[in-house]
Amino acid sequence: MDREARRRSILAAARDVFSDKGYHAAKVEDIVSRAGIARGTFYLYFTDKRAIFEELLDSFTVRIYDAVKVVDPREGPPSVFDQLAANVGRVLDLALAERGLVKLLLTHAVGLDPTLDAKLLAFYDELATQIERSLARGQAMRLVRPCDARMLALALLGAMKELIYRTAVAGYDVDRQRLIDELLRFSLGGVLAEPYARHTAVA
Amino acid sequence: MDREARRRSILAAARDVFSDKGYHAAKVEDIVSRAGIARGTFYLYFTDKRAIFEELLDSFTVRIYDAVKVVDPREGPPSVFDQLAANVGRVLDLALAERGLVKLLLTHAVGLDPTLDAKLLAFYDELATQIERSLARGQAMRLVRPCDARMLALALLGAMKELIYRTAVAGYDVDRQRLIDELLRFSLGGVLAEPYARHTAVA
Amino acid sequence: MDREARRRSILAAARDVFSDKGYHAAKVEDIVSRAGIARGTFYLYFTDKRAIFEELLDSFTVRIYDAVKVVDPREGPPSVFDQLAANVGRVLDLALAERGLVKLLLTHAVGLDPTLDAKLLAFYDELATQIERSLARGQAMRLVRPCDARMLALALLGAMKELIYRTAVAGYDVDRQRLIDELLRFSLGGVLAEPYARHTAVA
Amino acid sequence: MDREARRRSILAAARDVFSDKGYHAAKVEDIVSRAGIARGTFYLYFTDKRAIFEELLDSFTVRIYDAVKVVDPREGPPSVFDQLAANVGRVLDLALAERGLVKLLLTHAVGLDPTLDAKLLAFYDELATQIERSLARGQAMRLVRPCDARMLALALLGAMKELIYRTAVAGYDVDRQRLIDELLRFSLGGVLAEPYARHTAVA
DNA sequence: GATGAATGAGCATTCATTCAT
DNA sequence: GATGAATGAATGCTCATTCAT
Repeated sequence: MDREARRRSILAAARDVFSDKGYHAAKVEDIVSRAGIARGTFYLYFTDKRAIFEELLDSFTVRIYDAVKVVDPREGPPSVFDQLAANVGRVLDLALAERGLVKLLLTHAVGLDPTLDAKLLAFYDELATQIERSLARGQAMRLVRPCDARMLALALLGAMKELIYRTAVAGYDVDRQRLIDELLRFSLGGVLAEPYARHTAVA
Repeated sequence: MDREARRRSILAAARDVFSDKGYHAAKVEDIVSRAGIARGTFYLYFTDKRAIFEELLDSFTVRIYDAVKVVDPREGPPSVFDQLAANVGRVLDLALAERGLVKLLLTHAVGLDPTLDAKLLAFYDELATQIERSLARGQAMRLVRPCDARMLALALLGAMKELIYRTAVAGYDVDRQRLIDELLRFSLGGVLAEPYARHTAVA
Repeated sequence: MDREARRRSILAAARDVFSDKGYHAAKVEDIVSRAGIARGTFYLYFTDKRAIFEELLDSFTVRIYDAVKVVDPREGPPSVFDQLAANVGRVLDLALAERGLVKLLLTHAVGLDPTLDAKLLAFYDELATQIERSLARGQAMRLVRPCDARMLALALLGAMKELIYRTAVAGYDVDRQRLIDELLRFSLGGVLAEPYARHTAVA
Repeated sequence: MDREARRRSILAAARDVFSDKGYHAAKVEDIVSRAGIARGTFYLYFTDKRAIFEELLDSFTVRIYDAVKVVDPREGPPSVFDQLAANVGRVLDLALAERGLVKLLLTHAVGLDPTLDAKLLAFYDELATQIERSLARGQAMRLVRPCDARMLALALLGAMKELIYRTAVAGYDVDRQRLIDELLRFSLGGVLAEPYARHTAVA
């Protein structure tokens, strides 16, 4: 087994253990025994327990970044709606494929320590900023109504996080396409029925 | 100092310490020294470190439950919109008044262990269910468009959590009224500008 | 058992263990089991293994300093010779009474780490400087021949260290008074027999 | 590079590393990386870390033995004094040429473990015995005054050790010839000025 | 012979909890 | 009830040595 393969297998073992037990309850012993290596071998590949945890997080956040493409608002297929749907779909698919890592990101990495908290905040900030820019571009094109783009970006991010958490981790079982559609329709048009939509919202 | 007062002062000390350092980094020593009591005294009031943490969480979730009133859709002041705004406002005010507890709930309690995770999930489930019921009532009255009420409830919950977290913990500075308005308008009417609202959302 | 007594009993246990096995081979487990306390208790009294070792050394060096009195060269009993003999005697008695600490000082503390080495060097420097000053005073009074007082001070220090080490640690069995006499006669008059004393030394 | 040359280069690397860091702080990794060989190769040349350390010590003590020649008291050049001076000079030159090994011998090898301690003691014993024999021969010829030859041998050995340690390791800067002269004059004639030499010493 | 990846025994330290006073 | 000294289980990490290639 070459160096890279072994490294990956340790990462996989760590992902599973961290995901199952959380950072503190996960012992290095758990990781190495699951990976089928000796204790010392672990430290040939990673400087310490913390480092492998961070690497798992970092590489997962990169994959999430990669799943989110900037929406091109110019007409023509795919439409803006379809591009948004594709983004949501890619992130959702990634989450469903990597439930363990989602658990790490949304549960076990939270509140571990100030440094990691800052890192997570920066990650979500970056995502929120991307959403915010999309909203701002939409506003420039008069597609999006006047609003506090930052705040709505955070709201959209929160909605997405909760749905992904529920779907990928907490056993909320729902049809992929259904989730994408509902999330987008909600994001774009809110919850109100037609006759009241404008009226009440303005109230 | 009578038993109840001492108990409360230990709880307050624990809240501050947990909020500052998180569950694991908070030592019983930190709590008792802040409370000005002896180490052993702590165990006269709480069975263990875990118990006081849970009690802080539990009593805070009760206060949140209390802040959320069932919306009465029958006409007449306050309007539905105002009732919703009042709910959001009360939760937000509570969060701003108890930033330490918000940090516990949204950060330090997350991922601590399976039991606590289940408890948190149940708490959010309950909130989501209340939102879901409101949506369902709205649907029955044709105020709310046809949708997956559960899913939208989760989305709304997530949006609220994120905004509260940012506002109460992560230093996102925003005007209280502004936040309530934007959150409600977004929830009710989404992000799209009028001419596109129905059209695109249906697409 | 009050705090001070327990502290002393731990110090005594540590002294014995360090003396028997040396710093590295001495395990905290050895110390606490000899002291009849729990592992954690050790850390209530000393910050770490290193700290207790240093404290043993420091307090012993203080006792050695105290054993060495400045020699008063003015005539009258006790004579200079007797004062010197008293100094040597006190240091020797201390060494014989605390063979374990002598072993620490002359064996186990040597080469442990740069910080400790510097500390030891400073200790011996101080002793050498005291001897050097005595020699210089003797030179001023024409009692001591012209010489490099620093160098002779180091030579005298080394002679003393070796004899103490042999006597207190390495099983060199010798009469106390004999050792004091021989050491002083050697220090004062060297090894040569009378007729050759001046002649050869000048050669 | 033939076997012997490689062996020597590993020894040289080990000498430097041990001398810099001491036995415990010196890692096999440090030695092999300095020697430019693989970790496993080290064990092809030496059974273990301890063995290479001992070999360094052993070969150095042999060189010291070789530097010390038995003093021939029969008249004729070189005189006894010159022969003694030559001995001291050779040892001193060796020490100055091999400061690293001196550090090993006088610092890092001390207190490592009982076996090594015994070895060092035996080495110094041998040197002391040589000095003792010289003194005894001197006594037989009435050159050396009556004294406990063993004790004075130890004192002389200690003086020499301290001066060599200071000069070769601890940065005590002194002229080679000066040191030899002072040490010999002190050894032969002590510290007292002429008029007091016999008188006081006898007191 | 040379390599260097793998091994795993070994250990200082922390801290929640207990209990004698 | 209050105290705080004592407890001891628990764990991340190091590093000398081995051995398959």
